This record gives sequence, C-alpha cells and structure tokens, in this order.
Amino acid sequence: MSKILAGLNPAQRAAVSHLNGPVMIVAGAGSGKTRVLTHRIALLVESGVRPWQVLALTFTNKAAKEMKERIALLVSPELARDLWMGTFHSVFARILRRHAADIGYTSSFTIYDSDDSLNAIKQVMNVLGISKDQFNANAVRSRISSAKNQLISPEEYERLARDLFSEQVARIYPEYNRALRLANAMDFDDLLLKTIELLDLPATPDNAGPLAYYQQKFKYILVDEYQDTNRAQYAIIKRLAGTQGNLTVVGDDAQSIYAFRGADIGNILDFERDYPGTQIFRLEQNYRSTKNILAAADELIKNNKDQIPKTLFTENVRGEPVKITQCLDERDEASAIVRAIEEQVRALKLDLKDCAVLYRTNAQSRAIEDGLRRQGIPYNIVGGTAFYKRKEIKDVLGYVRLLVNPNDSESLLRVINTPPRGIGATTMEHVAAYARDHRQSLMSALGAIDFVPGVQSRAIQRIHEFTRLLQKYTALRDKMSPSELVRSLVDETNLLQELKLENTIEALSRRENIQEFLSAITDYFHEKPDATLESFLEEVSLLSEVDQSDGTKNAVTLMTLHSAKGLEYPVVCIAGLEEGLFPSQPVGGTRDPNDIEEERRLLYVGITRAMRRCFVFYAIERLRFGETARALPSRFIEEIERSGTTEHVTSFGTKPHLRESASERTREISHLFAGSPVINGRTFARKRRETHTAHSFEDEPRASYSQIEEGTTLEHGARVFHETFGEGRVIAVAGFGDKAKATVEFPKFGRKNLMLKFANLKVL
DNA sequence: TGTGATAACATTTTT
DNA sequence: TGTTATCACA
Repeated sequence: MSKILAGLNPAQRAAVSHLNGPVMIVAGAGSGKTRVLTHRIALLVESGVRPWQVLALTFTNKAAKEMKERIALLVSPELARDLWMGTFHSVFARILRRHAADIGYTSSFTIYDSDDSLNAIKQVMNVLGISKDQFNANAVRSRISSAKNQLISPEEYERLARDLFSEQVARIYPEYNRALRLANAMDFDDLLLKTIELLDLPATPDNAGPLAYYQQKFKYILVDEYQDTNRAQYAIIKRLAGTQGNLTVVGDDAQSIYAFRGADIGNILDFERDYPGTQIFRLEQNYRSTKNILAAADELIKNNKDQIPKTLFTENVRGEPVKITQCLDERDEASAIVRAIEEQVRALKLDLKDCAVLYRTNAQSRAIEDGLRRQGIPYNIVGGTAFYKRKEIKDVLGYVRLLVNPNDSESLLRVINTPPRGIGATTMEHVAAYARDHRQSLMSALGAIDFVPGVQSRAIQRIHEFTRLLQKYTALRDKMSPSELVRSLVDETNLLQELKLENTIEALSRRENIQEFLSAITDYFHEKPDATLESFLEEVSLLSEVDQSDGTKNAVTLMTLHSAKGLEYPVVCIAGLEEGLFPSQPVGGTRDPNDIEEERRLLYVGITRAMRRCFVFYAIERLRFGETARALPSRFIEEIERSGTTEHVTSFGTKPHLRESASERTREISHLFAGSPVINGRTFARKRRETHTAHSFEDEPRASYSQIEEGTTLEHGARVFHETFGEGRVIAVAGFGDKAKATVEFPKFGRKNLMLKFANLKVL
C-alpha cells in the first residue's frame, strides 16, 4: 500500500485513495493527472479488484499503453495486461465484435474510416439523384456524423430539418445507414451508437442482457479527458456506471478543445448533478512548467467567461520569459523557430527530442519542415497523411478487408480494378444497380454476375477471375500465417510490380511503403501470435495520429495543437499566432463567441505543454493558398503579454537589411489595401505599428468590398441576386481581385461560397 | 475501358 | 500552391 501512495502530494493521495462511489478529479495542466489515474488503478487492483473488472477509457491508444506500462511497474505485468484499457472506440469495437450477432452484424464487421464514409455517402447521393455540385458530400458527412454524435436518429433528423440542405441530409442519412448495414460495416460514430443499441437490448427470461452483464462485469470505471466526451460517450458511461456508480472521471474544462466534433463541456460541468454524492478532488499544483509559463497561460485563459474557477500554482523556478517573435513571413518564422531550438538545445543541454513545434493547421508544417531540412535537423511529424491512409497502403488493406468481410463494398470498389483488370466503372454501375434491386451486397451481386443485365461477356470473365482469386485466398487463410497470406496476395496481384514499371520517385516511395507495411504486419503477428487479421485491421483503423508517431528517434516533433494534448516537452514553439489563422477564421463569416473561447483553450493547451521554455511566433505576411496574405498578430498575443512574463522581439531585429526590406514590403503592400481592404473578412491595419494597440476587433467581421463592376459594393448584409440560387443575403466577403469570394445565405439553398468573378451577383 | 489533360478544390482541428 | 475530380479522347 505504501508503495502506491508514497511520493504523492496530499491532494493526489486523497484523489487516489477514495475508491468508491462517483468521483470527479479536476486536474489542471501538468498536475500529475496520469499519475493519479495509474496509482488509483494500481490501488484498486492491490485491494483485491480483479483487473478485468476495471474499465479505463483514454483519449488515445498511446495514452492507454503508457498507463498500462506504468501500472505494470506498480503491480505486475500480468495484472496490468488484463485491465480493460483503451480508447472508447477500441474498447467498444471489441465488445461489439463479441455481440455482433445480437445487433445484426457478423463479428468480422469492417470499420469505415472517414474516407470510406465519404465515398459511401457519395454513392447514396448518386442513387438518390442528389447533385454533388449543389450539396457538398463532405458537408453531408459531417452533418450526419454530428447528428450521430448527438444521438439524433434519421427519423428525428427528418423532423428537425428546416432548410433545403437539412432536408437532403435527412434523405441521405437513413440510406447511408442501410448501406453500412448491408456492407457489414460501421463508421466511427457507429462504434458508439451500436454500443448504446446493444446495451439497450431487452433482457430475456434466460438471458439478463448485455447491460446487466457489463454493469456486473465492470465494477470500476475510469474516464480520462472527460471534458472531451460527446453525448454518445456520455450515454454509454451513464449506462455502464448504472447503480454501482463506481465511476471516476478526470478532466479539465480549460482544456476542452473538441467541441467542434461534438464534445460537450456540459458533461463535466454537470457531473455532480448527474451522479449524486460525487466526491470532487482538485489537483492544482503544477509540476511541469516554470512560473512564467504558467502565468502567461493563466492570464490567457482568464479571458474566457465559461470556466470553473481554479487556481493553478507551481513551486517550480520562475524561469525565462515566454518569448514572442515577430517574423516577416512563414519562411522567416521557420528560421526563427530553428534558431530558437538550436539555441535552447545548446544552452540547456537538451536533445532534439525535447523540442516540439505546434501549429494550428497541418498545412503550416510544410514551411517549418523546409526550415528544419535546410539546417539538417531531423524531425518527426505527427499526423499529416498518416501511413495507413496512403493510397498504396489502403489498396493492400482493401484486399485484406475484403477477405475478412466480403460484404465490405468500399473495399470491393477500391480493389476490384486495382491494378487494372478490365472491370470498369460501367460494369460496376450495373452490378450496383442489381445489388440495390435485390437488396444484396456488391459481393453477392458479383456471385450472381451471370444474371446481372448489361454486363459485357469480357467483363463477366474478368469478374469470375477476380472472385476465384478471392476464394483462393479465403481458403488459404486456414493454411497460411496471416503475414504469409498478405505477402503472397501482394505478390499475386502484382501491386508491387505495377509500381516498379512506373519507374518514378513517387512509385519508388510507394513501393517502400508497401514493403514497410508488410514488415509491420510480420512484426505484429510475431509479437502477438494469437492475433487474427480481424484484430490487426481493427487496430489499424482505430490508430490515432499520435499513436503512429515514432518517439524513439532523436528528432524535433511537429504536430497540431490538438495532437499535443496530454504531452509535454522541455521546449515548445507555437507558430502562426495570427488573426484568421489562430484564432482561425471559419469560411462562413459568422462566428460564435464560443469558438473564440475554444481557440483560446487550444492555445492554453499549447502553452502548458512547455516545461522550461515556451516560444510564440507570428508572421506579418504568410503564403496561404498560393497567395501572400497579410495578417495581424493574434489577439491572444496581447492577452498573454498582460501577464508581464513575456518578451517581444522581431526575428529580423539583429539584421538591419532584413528590417529595411520588411518595412519596404510593408509600404509596398500597404497601398494595395487603401480604401476598405479585406482579407479573410477582416479589415487590415495599414501600418504595422498600429497593430499592437489596434486590437479592438468586432466579433462580427465588418466587410466591404469594391466589386469589379464599377459602382457596386458588396457589404455584409447586402441583398443580392444569383442566376440559379435566387435572392440571398451576404454573410461575409473575403479575398480581393479575382480571388474575391462571398458567403451568401440563400433561403432555398442554404449557405454558399461564391467566387465573385464567376457568380455574377446583382446587388439589390 | 484506360489515359492524360485540365478544372476545381482546399485550410481548422480527429476517433 | 498542391492535390484530386472530371472530361475529352484514344
């Protein structure tokens, strides 16, 4: 017992040792939250709770793995191994496989990633005759996804639909669900929804039902990052916690950064009300950062109205000020970042792996990568195009998925003509039509290809060859090890040879990727001899970006601020603190004040990742979308400066010639903005100097724009007429010259982004 | 049916 | 700017 409680501060110890009933741990950044969770679980196990009676839900698989390792050290590896620990999605996927038959699936159901979902939605739209030009499939997908996250059924969605777009989504949503069901597939959101469906199955006389079973099984439930759970996750927890109520949640409202994908901060704010008798513990001592870093973060977050009041303090040293650097453009920013990293590595005797560069959008990474490469500094990049999302990998995975689940129509469509084998789009149209008429999956329709009308005899031959190939490998599954099977499949389908013939650099790197994938499979089955292709596929589809990063290499880490949640680094550089970028300016003009608060929390997360040094950068102009756009420093800069623990410099301060060219460029460009200049919906200040004090933006961007046609002016709120969409109201205007765009709300067609050059709008 | 060229799109963040 | 979707043409 002493071993587990030793070394904890009084608040941590209290939070660890109060084992029963509902518990909420409000854990500030760097307050030893993971430590409390791991020690709490260790203590449970030590006091006699069996490991498989503990369910611990984390935000990433990596977090789960690290916690398991730490618990293994506190108790024993055997005990740690049997804990039910993982992300919501992976834990419930596992449970769903067990009970798949109860909800009309087979245990080898496929998990569709967002690309698969998007394709499935496009096909549904095709069948329903909904034009992809008028209704963006991606927008449809995100609508459906957020409906699912909020537990809104297709029927309810239809009732709530008020505008034309929602009405179309209401038609697509149920059809998309049917397509998933037919393909024996679930999307990410379904993993949560189907879990609820499963738990809500009624008990029968001879079976108490899954809910009773899992309530009984999981005696203790712990949820990490509770502030980022959505309604579906909340509903699952609520059911599982049931009457036992041994539920522990850990979270920090100040670090809620996923509202955009349905996370409901209300879950943490209302916890006490939901679970009467809740014990609340607060962890307020920060062990991670210097006083100066913490002061800057605190000063920033104070500007949010919505928050649980708390006082985070540290006994760490004061440290250096948070350094804010003004840069000329993204290239200059990259060099300034590189300089800061080199300087700190030298001064503090650190490794490159102690440094991280964080940014708002993945697109920003390119310039920073270039900068690092120029200086020959190795780096690791988290996210971007993840390995398992690359075309060539998805092709190979497609075959594997098809072997495991023949009804997976997305995989079938992907591989049936990859590499080309003469089964084209027209043929597959006929097959799909037949499948729809007979309410079958595409694969069953292929089985009946001789009866499918309209298919040419040559295509029929090719399809027979294709199905024979699949049958052969299905039969081989029992005779070969999974990795041998995949290797031989890649060999027989000529996927590698095709790339060899291409003889380009990209083809070479794709071949290397496939090779790497093959060795990854071999490693996986070597490490887990009992694993199946199903479990391999599941692991691959539920990997998060952070999970895939390689932490062993001694290199600078590059990632988005979102990915950085839960991590810490001695040196942290945050890039791109500019209005329009961070806080980001959404494409449509109107901005919910809550969005700004979420952006602010995101920066709070970023700053509090830093242990010893924190650097903040912004550029006065930046190449975005192939054109140079000027930007103002982020409002957040001024907010952290109020802490008095920052210093503000220019990256070109030591280089007079650069300073000269900078002000020249500023002059050069400034005349372009004479009048009412607008970029990204914001009026630009004409002189750099003014920008530090000129921070009084209105929340609603006031935009005005001089049309190419003389005399007409488009302003926010103006009423306009469009050939196809009819009358509408201007919500926002962005860009200038040929690139100028307007967001217009049309009563019948919803919100549209129009290029003014082509839209030919008439001002009414 | 397969291909190359051109147009259109995209930049918010992700399991 | 860079990548993907669509269209003409072979």
